[in-house]
Amino acid sequence: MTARTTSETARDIPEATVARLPVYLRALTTLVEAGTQTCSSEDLAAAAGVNSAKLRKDLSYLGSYGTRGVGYDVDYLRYQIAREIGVTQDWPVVIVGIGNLGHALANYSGFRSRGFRVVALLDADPERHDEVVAGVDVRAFDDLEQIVADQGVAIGVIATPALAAQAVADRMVACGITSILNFAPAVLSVPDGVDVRKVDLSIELQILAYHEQRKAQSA
Amino acid sequence: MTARTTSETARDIPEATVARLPVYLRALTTLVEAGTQTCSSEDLAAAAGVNSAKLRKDLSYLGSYGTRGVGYDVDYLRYQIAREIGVTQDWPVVIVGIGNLGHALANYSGFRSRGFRVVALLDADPERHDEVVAGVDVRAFDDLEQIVADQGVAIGVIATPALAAQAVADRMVACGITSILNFAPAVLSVPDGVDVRKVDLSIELQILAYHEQRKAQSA
DNA sequence: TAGATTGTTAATCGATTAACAATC
DNA sequence: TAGATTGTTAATCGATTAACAATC
Repeated sequence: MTARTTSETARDIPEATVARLPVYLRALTTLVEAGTQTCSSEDLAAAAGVNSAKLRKDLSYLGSYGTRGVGYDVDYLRYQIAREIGVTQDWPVVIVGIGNLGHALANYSGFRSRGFRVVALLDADPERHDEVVAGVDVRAFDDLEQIVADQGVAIGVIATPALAAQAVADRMVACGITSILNFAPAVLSVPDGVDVRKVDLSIELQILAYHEQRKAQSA
Repeated sequence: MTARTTSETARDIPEATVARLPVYLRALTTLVEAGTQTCSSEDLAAAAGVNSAKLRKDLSYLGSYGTRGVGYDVDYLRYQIAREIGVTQDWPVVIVGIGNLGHALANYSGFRSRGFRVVALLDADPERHDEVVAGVDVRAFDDLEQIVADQGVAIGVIATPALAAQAVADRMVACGITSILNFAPAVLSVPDGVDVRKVDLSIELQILAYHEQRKAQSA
């Protein structure tokens, strides 16, 4: 890590706040689309599904973008949050593993509309190559290094079976990818400096089952 | 909520711990499949990607299932965790919205193998009815009430576009579903007593983008 | 000025971690 | 008994919340 002077130092935003910024961004986008120009912290909090104290505390880490007695300019606040998250620029992304989930991800319009561009779909199975999914050619996994270098890819998505996931992650890291979104049900080990986030469909269901079971017990 | 005597009171397990139990369960299943019979908290923590202090603290909320000086019986601990989560029984689940993501979810083998059974796929589009996905007929959304009543469904999955999600949730709640897993990029409002969990693919990517942007700045 | 609403403070709550006594 | 490892304690850290002074 390089030392920075105070003025350069990005404010340290708590992880819990970072995780909610995209939620606020989406709520603001909805408000913009509805033609709303100004909103209070109460309004925005309701739209985002949090309480207003938490919202104001979260926004306070970014700066002071509201007007006391008035509220927030929806469009301005939306831009500030987008800039803070980093989605005013476009992030090229590769998806590895084009099974059912990979297909769904490739077709997911929410990526493109939120600052992400799927530049390549890779699969180990030669049968899949030259298939076209969501307007993008499926290519050989071995093309990874070339694509990452050419397109400056920093973010990779793993949608392979669990057994392949670690090997894919290793290759990604080796060629310079430093952020991985992992849909495979496997724990990945990566060096320091590489971020991994995990989405596990069945884990979410299990958490619901736990609470459901308790409801049944107390009924 | 009904009052309960002390002996009936289920131990109150912190949410953060509940969210990790499925991770431990998966790690234990992997160990069982590898033929491992005993493991230390250090071993299991490594397999689950947490530190061993956290693991032991988490397990302590469930009871005392290890042996000092020895470790944990893998199979026994796995059963205890599965029982605590509630996945020793089978949970019937309905999925509403059979687009790309709904397809992927319907085909996801991780549901069935972890205590969930997809009993129905519903879609508002009549063109999709009588399609068969993952061996299950796609049926009309209007069949929801019937299916929930017949099969005793408590958990619903929403994979519709954002605009339809709240209406689907309302119908689910009205016919007795008390746990909802929401993949639609929308904030749902539901009455007390109904649990909603949200999986948002683009939010995870945005969190990665935030950190990626900061890495680039400090480089 | 009066009313409204932000941004901040301080108290509270919950989660994490390291250390170690208990005990196999 | 000696070595290993759990289960628990207590300290620390981070997140949430309510209240309100600042200010439009």
